[in-house]
Amino acid sequence: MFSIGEMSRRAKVKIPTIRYYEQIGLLPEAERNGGNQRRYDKTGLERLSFIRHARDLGFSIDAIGALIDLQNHPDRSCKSANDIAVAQLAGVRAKIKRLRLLEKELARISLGCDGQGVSEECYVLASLADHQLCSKDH
Amino acid sequence: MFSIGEMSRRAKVKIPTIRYYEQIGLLPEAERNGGNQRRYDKTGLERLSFIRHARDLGFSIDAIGALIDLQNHPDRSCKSANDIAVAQLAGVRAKIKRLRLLEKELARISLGCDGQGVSEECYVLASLADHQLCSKDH
DNA sequence: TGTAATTCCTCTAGCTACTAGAGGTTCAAG
DNA sequence: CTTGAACCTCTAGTAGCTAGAGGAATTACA
Repeated sequence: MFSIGEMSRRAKVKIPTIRYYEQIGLLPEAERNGGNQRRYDKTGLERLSFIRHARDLGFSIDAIGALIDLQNHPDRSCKSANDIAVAQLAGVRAKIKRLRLLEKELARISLGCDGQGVSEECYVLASLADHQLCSKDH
Repeated sequence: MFSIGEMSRRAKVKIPTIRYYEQIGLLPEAERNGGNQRRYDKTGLERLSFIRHARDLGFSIDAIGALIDLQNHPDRSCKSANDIAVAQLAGVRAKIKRLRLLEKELARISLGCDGQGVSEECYVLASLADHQLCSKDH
């Protein structure tokens, strides 16, 4: 049996976060010892690691909840698990696309200013003030 | 003079957001008409558009506050404006890098599952449960 | 000029996913 | 038996808004 501190070290999830996951129902309520402290078994650790890994991949708490639900029903079709992963992938791709546009625009803006002048003539400030100065939509 | 609704339409910023910006001091307190409603002039609109544009480019409220501060002191060096833009660019590039890794991993994971099986053997769920199955760190 | 629709006001609470701290209890080592 | 680390609950704070209640002002139209 692991204490919450053990769990934290092993799964690399902070203690308050573990309690938070329990509070919102992402983790089941932990068993307690005589002194009201949480004790976990291997299953609990695996579940926490699953959550951690999915969070690292950017899945939302809701999505992770749905995935855990599927895990608990091994006989169900895994279509929705795949759907969730595909949606996540699409979201990531959309973010990348948008960030690429921002990157371009920011690079252009900061290149236009050498940091030597005064702010009145600063190209950074001018660009932010006037969207027309942007090369593309973003 | 514009009402808050005019401002909202022109700068494409929602009305509660405008009030929020005023509340946190990003916008100065607006003048009021006889009936206590906010009235803005061209300067106010320009400032709001500046904020909107900077937010679109992902700048934090704090960074925008610093930029506005510079705008209000036209004689100051614009080095810090450029610093802020460069930091923003670096942040965007870091995010892109990380998202690219996630994209790879998610693509691999979702390709491993055709959505036809049952969740017990689902590659999506297995991958999330076991970090070892990942091709790289992320 | 009356009235009805629209816009505006303030205030409070909610969202995501945690994180930090206060004040107090339990555990483990020596 | 004592001491220090680890644990407990509870509240509040983070960013950047967004939504809704309940009421006042403005505007359009007859």
